[in-house]
Amino acid sequence: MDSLAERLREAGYRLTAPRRAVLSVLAEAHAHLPADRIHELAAAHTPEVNLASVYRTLALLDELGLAHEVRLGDGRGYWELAHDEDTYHLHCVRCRTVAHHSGDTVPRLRAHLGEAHGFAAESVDLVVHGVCERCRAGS
Amino acid sequence: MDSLAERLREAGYRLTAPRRAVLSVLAEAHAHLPADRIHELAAAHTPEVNLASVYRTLALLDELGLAHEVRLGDGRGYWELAHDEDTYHLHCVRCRTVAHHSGDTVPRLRAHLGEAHGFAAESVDLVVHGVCERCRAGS
DNA sequence: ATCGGTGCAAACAATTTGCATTAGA
DNA sequence: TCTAATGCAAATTGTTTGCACCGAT
Repeated sequence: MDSLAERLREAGYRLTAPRRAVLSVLAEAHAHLPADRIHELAAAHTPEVNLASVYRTLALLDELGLAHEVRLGDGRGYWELAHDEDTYHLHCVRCRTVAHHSGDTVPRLRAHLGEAHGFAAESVDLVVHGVCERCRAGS
Repeated sequence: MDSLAERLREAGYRLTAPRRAVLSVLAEAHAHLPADRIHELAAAHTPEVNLASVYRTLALLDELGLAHEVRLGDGRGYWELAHDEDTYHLHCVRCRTVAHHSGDTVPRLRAHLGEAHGFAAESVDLVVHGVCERCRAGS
């Protein structure tokens, strides 16, 4: 979280209140957050943060590879701090949580596409929608 | 394409001009099409088709499992006639084409998530962004 | 003859942008 | 100080909806 602020500075960007607020919200988040929710939470830390600034900050973080957006199928984007490229998402349609998962699926896929089909994979968007273990047990 | 029209009838829906037009466009499409493009093409067949009807028809086809939407990362949805559940998409960021692909990746993933993590996968959204073979050769 | 489906235009939701002002370096 | 970044409000984009009329069954 603080190192991320550092990264912004190093990249030549100013460390402003809205940017600190957004970083802080993302760092503390235990979930994937849509922009308006980030805005709400950031406003607690730092009043007067504007939603437009939240969007601008998120776009910047994305560009720097510090955060990224996940699409779950409803219209909006959900944000989180960046993590390993080969991590994918398990979206429980029951409790609406999103879990991370990594395994050999994505690396294998990359390798296969490259070797067998000449397709150079740059990024892989993988979201599995289903019902998580807890929800299956609970009903 | 004609069998699809039949499916609509069987499901109790009326076979109207806009619906025929949309089905026809999707059936002839050699690419994934956004709603506004479908609208343009449909208007060639059948003038006066309204964009709203295109959306309504697409929603209906989706509900019946006859067509579905792919998200490529820009804001909009791209539509195609339905195909095998385990087929995924290769999106070339250079020439912007979308190719289909199926292999054991998705079935394996489903199986693994179920067995090892108790996660019951319902649908898998997998889009690989990268550069296709032709584009790699051509530059 | 019905009532499901359409066209049209207005409503929407998420995100983006123009511009005068503010504040980080 | 000087220019990047902000707040605000208006604009855009993709999609949805209310309603009076129309046409497939």
